[in-house]
Amino acid sequence: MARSNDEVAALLQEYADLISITGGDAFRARVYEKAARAVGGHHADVATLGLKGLQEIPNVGKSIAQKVREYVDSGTVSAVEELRARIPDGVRRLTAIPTLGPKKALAVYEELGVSSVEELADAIHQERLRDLKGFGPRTEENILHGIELLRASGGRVRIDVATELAESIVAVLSAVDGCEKCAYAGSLRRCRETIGDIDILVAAEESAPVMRAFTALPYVTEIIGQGATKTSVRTAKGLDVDLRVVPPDSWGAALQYFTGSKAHNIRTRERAVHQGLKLSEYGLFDVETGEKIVSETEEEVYGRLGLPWIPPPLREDRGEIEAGLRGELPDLVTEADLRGDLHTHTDLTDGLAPLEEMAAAAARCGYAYYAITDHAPDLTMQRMTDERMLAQRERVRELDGTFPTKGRRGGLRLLHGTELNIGPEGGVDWPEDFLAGFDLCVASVHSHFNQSRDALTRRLVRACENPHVHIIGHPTTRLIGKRPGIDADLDAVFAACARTGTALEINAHPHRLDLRDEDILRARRYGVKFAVNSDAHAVPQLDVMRYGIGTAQRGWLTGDDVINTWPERRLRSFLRGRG
DNA sequence: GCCGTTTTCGGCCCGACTGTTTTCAGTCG
Repeated sequence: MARSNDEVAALLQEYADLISITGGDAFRARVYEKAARAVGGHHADVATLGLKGLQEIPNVGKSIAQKVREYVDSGTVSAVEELRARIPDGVRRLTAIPTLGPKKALAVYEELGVSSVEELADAIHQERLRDLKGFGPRTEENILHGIELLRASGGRVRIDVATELAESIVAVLSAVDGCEKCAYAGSLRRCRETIGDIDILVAAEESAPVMRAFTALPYVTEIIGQGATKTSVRTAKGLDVDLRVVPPDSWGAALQYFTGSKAHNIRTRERAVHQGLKLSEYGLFDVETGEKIVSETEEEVYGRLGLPWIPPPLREDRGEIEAGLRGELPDLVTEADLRGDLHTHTDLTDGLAPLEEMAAAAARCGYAYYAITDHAPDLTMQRMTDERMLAQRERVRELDGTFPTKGRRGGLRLLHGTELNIGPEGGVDWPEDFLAGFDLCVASVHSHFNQSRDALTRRLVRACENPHVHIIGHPTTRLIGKRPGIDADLDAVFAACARTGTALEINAHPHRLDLRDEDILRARRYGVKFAVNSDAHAVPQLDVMRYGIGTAQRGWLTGDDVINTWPERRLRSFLRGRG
């Protein structure tokens, strides 16, 4: 079962879609969209809130609060049911097809009775769309193409795939004559866990040379659209890339605009309007005189709106505007703050590299300390034994302090740890006396994902209560795009972590990014500490930390919240406090 | 339907591009 907030958010979003499709008031639809987002991101469970509490959620007024109560009490909302009766769900799903929005979806349904993606493809092949007003041959082509894309990809790719592509494009375009600045913006700059398309921004007096270099990139398979300031292409990686070229003196406003999010931009533009200003990608203008006020840097744009510069990972309209106005934006944790990695493997279990190579690579990262946490015996395929673990410990002690590192004068400090397996009942691999010998224990769920919500919750809470467990590894065990997170009551787990002083991992591997940003935001309210870890099984995987840090930033975390930014003395004291 | 430094009504972000259109609606971000 999902959180009630997620269910209600989905319902409100569906209602907004249905309003749009039925030609209802667009502003009304927008309010439901905004309310859906606000409910989804709200820290308290809406099922426990009364009308008054619900109305404290932004963009939730009396009417929406009543609908939420109606849903919580009865499981349905009559207003939503009425629209559902008029518009089959398949029609709503048509709007997931790129280039096909609510208006066209309604047209094909009303005129042709089309109510699914399959029927729409058939109708096009039977040339039944030809007679519809506003539908021409190009429209048919675009819809068919959109259906293919929808079927092929589901839309989004992992952040590491997008980052690699974006960085290579930025490198090429930066070298073009006349390109003064080039950067990626969009959800990638905001460090979202998956990326729908890449936005590249260039500052140049003349756009043509940059556009030519862009469309000539070897992995461009198709040009979707091309204009003077904007070109969109499809790439061999299944990812669309938009390039926007703006005059150099518009750089700041353009970067702000193309970084988004859409919700954040709406808020900043509203602020501009209230001050008699107009904000667009070309700058911040005085409405009366049309005079441009600022646009060269993001700092100027935010500053003129009465705001401090807001770090991109915060730009989701999750309270960053209000916090900025109060001067209370968090001093976000950065990759440079990291002093160590607390969850890594070697070839003693399922890693690829020996201890010596992993530690040497960690020293090159400039870390002050580094924990080796190979799997424990309950993951039987890893063939761990007490003897092998103790032999590894001996070697770790020998190597301790022998790798020179920027992060510490005396050389890299090695911690000997393990990644325990949290069993179906919440127990772990070894008894207390053996666990006491480790410097650090991460405990993670690796199996029995489909237990009941109660059982999964008890299991994680019991792991937190084990005095030798310091960190819960990849707490939901989700794999992005492959496996949903386990259905535990995370709020109960967060409370247990706060109570027992157990840290939650932010697993930085781009397949996992677990905890995810929204869970971090909730956990943070309980006063929980976090560890951003690579879970590296090979040397190159030590570099995934950037994605974990991006996720931590999206969760508004500071260095103080993240135990592996702490000096070694403070970290060891935290670890001992548990033992 | 929500909201308020324009405060209980009248607004609600802004612009680019496409395709089907002879001046604009739809979609997207």
